[in-house]
Parts: sequence; C-alpha cells; structure tokens
Amino acid sequence: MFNSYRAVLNLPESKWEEFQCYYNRLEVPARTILLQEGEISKRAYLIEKGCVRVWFNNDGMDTTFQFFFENESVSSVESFRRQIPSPVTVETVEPCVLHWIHKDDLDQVFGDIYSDPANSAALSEMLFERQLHYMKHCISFIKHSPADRYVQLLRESPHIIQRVPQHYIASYLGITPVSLSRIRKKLMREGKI
Amino acid sequence: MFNSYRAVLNLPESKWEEFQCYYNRLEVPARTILLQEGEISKRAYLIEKGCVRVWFNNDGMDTTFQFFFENESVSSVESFRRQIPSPVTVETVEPCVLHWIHKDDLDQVFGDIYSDPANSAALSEMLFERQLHYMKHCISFIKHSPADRYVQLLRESPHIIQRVPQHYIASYLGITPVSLSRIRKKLMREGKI
DNA sequence: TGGATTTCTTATCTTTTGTTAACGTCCGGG
DNA sequence: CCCGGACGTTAACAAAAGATAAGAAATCCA
Repeated sequence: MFNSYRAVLNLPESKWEEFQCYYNRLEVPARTILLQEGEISKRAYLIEKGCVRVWFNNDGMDTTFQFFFENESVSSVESFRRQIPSPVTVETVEPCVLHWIHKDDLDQVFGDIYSDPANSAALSEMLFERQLHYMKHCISFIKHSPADRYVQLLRESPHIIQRVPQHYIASYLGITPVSLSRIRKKLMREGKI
Repeated sequence: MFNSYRAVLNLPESKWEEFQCYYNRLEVPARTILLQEGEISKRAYLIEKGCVRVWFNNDGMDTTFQFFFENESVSSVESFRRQIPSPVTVETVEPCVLHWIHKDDLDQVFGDIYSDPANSAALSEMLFERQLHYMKHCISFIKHSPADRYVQLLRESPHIIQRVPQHYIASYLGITPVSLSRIRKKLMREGKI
C-alpha cells in the first residue's frame, strides 16, 4: 500500500499495520460520485491512481474547489470531521483506484493519537501546513488576474492542466469556460504557451 | 488581561499565570508598522483595543489580506512559526492597545503543550477551525462577484466596513477603490444599502 | 483655525469578463 | 458505423472592472 499518511505522521510500525488493514480497495470509472453534497461523509479516500475533484453547486453551475491526484487523500473534510452535511460533492475525474477507510475505523485507530506527543506535534504541523496552503490560495485570488493564475497553474501544477477538462479548470480559477478559452488564445498569440 | 487563548486552549490555571506574565503592553498610534514585509517575526500580538491589518506589496500596490480586531491575536503566522522572512506587513489601522509575547517566551510556555493530550486536541481543533476559515474564504472568491462579497461583508462583518477605510476593503475584496465606489453607488441606487 | 494629507467619488476611456448561441471535434456505446 | 453527449472554440453583444485624472469631502494636526 502507499504511505501518504505514514510520511507525515510517522506512525509506529504496529499502529501502521493496524491502520492499513482497515482500508478497502475500490475501483471506479470516471465521473463517479464518491460523496454527494448534503450527505454526511463516512469515508476518507486515498488515491492510488486517478484524479478526484471537489466541487459545489453554485446556482445550478458546477464550480470546482480543488483537484486531488495520486498519493493524496481526499474527503469532504468538514463533513468527515464534524459529521455534518457536506457542502461539497466529491467526484472522480478519471477512472480511479482508491482506498477508503470508514470514519469509525479511523477514529478507532487514531483514538489515542494525542497520547503520543510526537504524533500530536506531527498532526499539528500537518494542519498548519494546510492552513498556509489555503491562505496562499486566497492570496492568489486577491493578488493575481485570472490570466496570471492560469499561467501560474501551468507552471506549478502542469499535471492539473494536462489531466483535467478545461471547463473544470475555468471554474477552479473562478471564471467561465469561454473566458478561459479566450485567455488561452491570447497567451498563445503572445507565445506564452 | 484577556482570555482569547484561554477560551480555546483551556490551559490549567498554573500555566495560564505563567503565560500571562510574559505579555508586554504596548500602545501605538494608527498606521504603525508592527512587522515589515521581509523581517522575521519575533512577536505575536493580542489586540485589547483597535484594529490591525495584514497586507502585502503587490507591484507597488498595497493589498490587504486580513483585518483583526479586539480579542483577536495577530502575527505573520508563517514567519512567526517558521522564523522565515515575512511575506506580509502587519500594521495598525486605528490607535491600538496591544499585548505582545516574544517567540522565545511562547516556545518556553508551550514547550510541553503536546505532553497533555487535552491541549493537543484543543490545538488541533483550533488549527482545523482556521483551515476551514481559509477554505471558506477561498470559496467566496470562486463563488461570488465582488458586489456579492461586499454585501456579504456588510451583513456578516459590519464592524469591518464601519471601522476600516474603504480603499483597504477594496483590496481585501480583490478590486480597486474606484470599482468599490461604483459598486456601493449601485447598491445604494437599488436600496440594498 | 487653516493647510496638508488622506479618503472617496465621479468621469472617460480601455480592457476584461459574462452571456448566449452556434459550430466542430472527439469519443464511447449501441 | 452512426448517434449522442461531452468538450472546446468562436462570435456578438452586454456588463463589469481597470487605469487615469480631477475634484470634493473628511480628517488630522500644528
């Protein structure tokens, strides 16, 4: 299996074994809904292969919040942690090989996570890292134009642009597919693509 | 003194006393720079009275990232935690009464924070809460127009609009002061303000 | 009080983005 | 092999936002 969490949390071998055995392998086609907006999330997923998208309904429009790829874990974090109706839908973009763990099992395994100061520190570091990530994402919206953000995405996360349909990327950038098409055309004219 | 942290972390009385005594009272006028972009942050501030703004230089333009008010703590989190040059400037908007603690003292007091599982859990909860906050802030940029975001700010954080100069709010919303002025005019015409 | 600074508004023009609709391409299933 | 859905591009027009400049209003403080 993979070691996404292992790398971060440095679980002791025994716990790691226990942790692993709760995971369930799942193979699904593209455009499979893993969690519907409004449902209460019971599963956290690890991606072995494929791409998953988190999006929400915006006045009938499908708006992407985030993309996830190999060796990343994905869930509706708020719903999974707080057991409240999910504000977002989780859906595969490509055919995927996933591994999921049930909330109850994860709670079981992590029930005593705070009893080890090293684990607590690692968890806190992981959460802080995520906080910084979202802070930077916010700043990119305040600071840069859609065109700039597209160029940045192209530079920093080319795999997203290569593997995700363009209209999903448009909503991820906060613009319409038509506008993104125009931006791309202009960038091509200017030789920036 | 106040109890911003206390409410969140539920420190034992003894630790709380120790914690408090490291704080230094500081009174400053409006437009005082508490931390300059590029400096390494050594101080975390608690606001007793006043308003503080975190902003960054964007091609010579002054762009606001966040506002902080009474009973909130403010610092350049990344710089303070990692001891790297700050990507942002921290500056007072109004005359302020502040209380600051030195990084070294805070580390001292919190050195054994992870030894208590209850504290660890509380800290993790606080970090998760912040993660959600920034996630929601990102979503508001993808989901809503500047006009919508202004109306939302008016509804959810009227104190910001009452106490902060409008051109700071404009950059906080990711638009120009001129554009915000137009949006306000339109909202007034439509009786929404 | 009065002058300087900061802040806000307005006007004009340009650029960007949204909206809607049409059209072409690609791809998978019947 | 054709059909239909999904995807991308383009066009035309409307709406919104940026840039710049000028001037009014508010605020500060000496």
